[in-house]
Amino acid sequence: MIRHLPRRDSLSERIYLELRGKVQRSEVAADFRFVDVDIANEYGTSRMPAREALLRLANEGYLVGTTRGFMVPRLSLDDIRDVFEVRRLLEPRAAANAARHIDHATEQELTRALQEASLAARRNDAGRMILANIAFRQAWLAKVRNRRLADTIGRFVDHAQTVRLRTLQTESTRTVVLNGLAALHAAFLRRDPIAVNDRMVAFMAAAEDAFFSTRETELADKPPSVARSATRYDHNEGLS
Amino acid sequence: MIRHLPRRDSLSERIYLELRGKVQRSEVAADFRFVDVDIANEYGTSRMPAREALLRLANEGYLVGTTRGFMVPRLSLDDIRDVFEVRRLLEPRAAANAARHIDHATEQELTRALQEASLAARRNDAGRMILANIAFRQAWLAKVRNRRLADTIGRFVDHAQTVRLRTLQTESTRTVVLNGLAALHAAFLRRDPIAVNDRMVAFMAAAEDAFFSTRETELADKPPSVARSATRYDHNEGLS
DNA sequence: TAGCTGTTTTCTGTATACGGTTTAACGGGC
DNA sequence: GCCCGTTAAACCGTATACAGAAAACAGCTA
Repeated sequence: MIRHLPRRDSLSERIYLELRGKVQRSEVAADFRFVDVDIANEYGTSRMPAREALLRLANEGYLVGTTRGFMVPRLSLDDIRDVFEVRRLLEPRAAANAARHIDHATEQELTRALQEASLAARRNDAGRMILANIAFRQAWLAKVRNRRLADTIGRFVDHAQTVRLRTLQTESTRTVVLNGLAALHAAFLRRDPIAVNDRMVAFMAAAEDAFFSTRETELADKPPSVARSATRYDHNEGLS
Repeated sequence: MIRHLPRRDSLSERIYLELRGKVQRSEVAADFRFVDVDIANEYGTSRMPAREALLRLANEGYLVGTTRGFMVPRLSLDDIRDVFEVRRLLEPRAAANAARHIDHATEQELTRALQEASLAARRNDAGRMILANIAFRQAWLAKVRNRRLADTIGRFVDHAQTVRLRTLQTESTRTVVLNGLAALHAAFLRRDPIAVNDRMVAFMAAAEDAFFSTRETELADKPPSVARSATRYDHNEGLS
């Protein structure tokens, strides 16, 4: 038996999964500090499993180690741009591949997630929207045969997820996301890789635009902060 | 001060880098088993730093944990296909982005790596070819501003590297790689993102073809092994 | 000789302990 | 009242020890 990771049911594994879930669902305050000894006490173990879990989360980008505990990373706008760039490159193709392998069960999951998102949008419930979003993505990601590709996407999405909680507070963003999910859903049900690919491209572009425009208005409300560096121009510029 | 990983100069970090280098340069036998206590003795530390380094390597895919020590993963053809798929998606764009930021020093590194590759090809020195290959890629990868993108590529390349040692034994493959590097080199020196993008696309396709065709002949020489499953058809098929 | 079974070895996962370093709090001087 | 040096606490990295599981091995049986 070969395993890529520590024993699937070890203590550190359990703690890792638990903590990762919290971070994924944005259930930790931005300034909360994870400290191994505290976590160890909480789970009734020694420091080591907690420490290993934290180290792994930090290694995967879910947390950053400070000299005083581990915290969820505070992503800059450039960081978000970077994450979006990678997602733009990977997700359309991955979704297209998945479109060929959608079975009935996945179909149902996708539909349920879409309905849930619709409900959340109507009720202006950002938290619920995120959960529906996660469920939708996980449904089709599970059907991507290339596990390396799927896992990479999962990680990148998770990293940006933290930020999206804020942006999904905006109604216009929720509408954009909901429309994108609906279009994707239809394409998935038709098992049409090309349509899925194209709609994912459109979805990512729309999500990115929505994010940065809401951020713009957010920043506009505040007193003009220190001039943001304008040295990053790799993105959104194509190859021209 | 924020750090994404354990203290940059900790024992586990040192061991991690050392071992990763060995794996990257294919300096470990395919059946070699890394055992924490042995490594600890070798480096004059206790088990813990060695263990952490191994765990991290396993987490990043450089090693796989077995119930009896850690080993370099034995990649199946499907695994290789998966790696190539992700690389096809990421590397052209990343290289194009890097093309805009090539400075004089990088130019020299690229040139030196290309010359080294050329020399290795003439001398039929596969090991040297790999090293030149690594140097070339690291030179332009360092100029990719999106660190997430660059790191992801680095990891995926490393995973496939193990296998390439074998394929670079073939002269035709060496020629393909050398030609690809030369074309890329020229495009980089011109700072032409579009040309770099296109040549990287071509390079990846050529490398992939060369790999699988040499593997085909390899397999043809052997007695027909157990029928390989033909269920994987996501790749090399585009979206049609 | 092949297969089964009990024992030993090997390796992992976890617990606990210690030392060093950074941070934050506190108190004295300006 | 504010700044700066000192001190105490927090936290990390590492070392050592132990228990349990899996593989290897040897001996036994057929």
